[in-house]
Amino acid sequence: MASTADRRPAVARPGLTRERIVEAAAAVADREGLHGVSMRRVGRELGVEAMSLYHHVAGKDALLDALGDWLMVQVERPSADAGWRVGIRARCVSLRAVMREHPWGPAIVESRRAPGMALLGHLESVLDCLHRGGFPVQLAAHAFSVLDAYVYGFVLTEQSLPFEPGGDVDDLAAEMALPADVFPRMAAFVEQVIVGRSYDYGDEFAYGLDLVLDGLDARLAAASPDSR
Amino acid sequence: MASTADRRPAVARPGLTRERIVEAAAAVADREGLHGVSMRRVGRELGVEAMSLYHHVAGKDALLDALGDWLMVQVERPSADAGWRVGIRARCVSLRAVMREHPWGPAIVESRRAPGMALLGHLESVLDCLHRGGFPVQLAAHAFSVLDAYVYGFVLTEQSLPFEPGGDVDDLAAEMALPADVFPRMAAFVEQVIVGRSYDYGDEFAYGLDLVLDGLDARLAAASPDSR
DNA sequence: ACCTGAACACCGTTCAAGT
DNA sequence: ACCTGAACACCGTTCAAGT
Repeated sequence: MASTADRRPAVARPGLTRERIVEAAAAVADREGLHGVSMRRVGRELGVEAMSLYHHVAGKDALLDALGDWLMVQVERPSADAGWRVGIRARCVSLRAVMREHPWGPAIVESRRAPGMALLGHLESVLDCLHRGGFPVQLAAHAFSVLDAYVYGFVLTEQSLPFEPGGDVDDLAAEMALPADVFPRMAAFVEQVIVGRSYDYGDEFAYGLDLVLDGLDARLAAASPDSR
Repeated sequence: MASTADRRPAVARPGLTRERIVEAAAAVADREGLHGVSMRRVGRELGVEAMSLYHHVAGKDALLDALGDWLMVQVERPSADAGWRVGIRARCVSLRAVMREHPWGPAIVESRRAPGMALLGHLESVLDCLHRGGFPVQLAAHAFSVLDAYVYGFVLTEQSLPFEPGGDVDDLAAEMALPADVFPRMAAFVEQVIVGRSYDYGDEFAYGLDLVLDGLDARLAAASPDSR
């Protein structure tokens, strides 16, 4: 059918680049988990030997660093022309959305130590938004800490839930069959907020985020009593 | 010196048990990171071949599950005779302390899906504390979600910080040398809250925790307007 | 019952060799 | 300059064999 030497995909290989390698790694991670991202596996994804990757990427660690950056560029930055609360809220929602789409996100954030350029740029835009909103530097530091802890932590707990986002929660509740005499409060919880209520844990995200934003609002007002 | 066949540690090996295996795994994780926990490595830690472990533990996954449980039993449960806020605050502080002592904690929480008995028991005690404090079930669910997200997230971000808890932050600030024209807000941040101020990121934990607790307090008061 | 050695199919990385 | 094959020191896990 094709010419004789044509054992690779018909599309002419555009040549290996760092970018293509990172994208292939992300694809593998999406499909098989971070666990599945190996130099050999990523190489195979690109129709290339693992060793070829080393010409564009220093090693596996550098590849994972790049993967973290690849993730952060996708997070929406707070727009310059909205109030701090709207801007920050949108970026938190976006951060969570990106992490939800790529469940290996939190793990990679945790394992990386050196912040890449994408992450630094992102931090800058968040700090800038808070600054424009009237946050003194000290309070901005507090705000940044609580907000990021909350968002990352939510994604983390969300992922370690024993049920799938869209899955049938009732089944699980029956399956776990918590003995009501040993775990009375958990049994009550399952019965009253889960079974038959089409409980979506994802809804908790907005509740907690608004709670944190309310708290920051109050601290901001206390810090600058003159503003209206 | 010793008898001829004595090539193992002089202390009579107490025989392999599941408990000893888990403890050895924790020791390896503390010393070399979760990355270093391999069946072979844990076996060596115990002076035993890796394959022997399989007689007490189903496989590496089961070992990691057990490691997660081993962690959770160390977390202080809210005492029955204090107010919800005191009890919950203490358990959050304890949870963070445990995770700080074992930096592989969050990673293991994230990677495990099935909650072990220790985790279930812990959850029960937290829900019970909230219940005694007058939280309606729905609000308790919210509270649980925000609190755990915050604590885990804080530990996570704390660990991915580019500086060590006790390390000299000033050095890092100089080393990163953020160009003030590209990252003006971050430069201001470094200058005003870090350099020469012996900044300890760990202090942010209490600030955010109290902010969240304040928020829950307000929600609780709104939900039950009759109580004092 | 508990432990082991050899084996299998994987890893990341180096290095000399090809084009 | 870019890609490769063989090699090295590792993985988790199976299985037949030892005691």
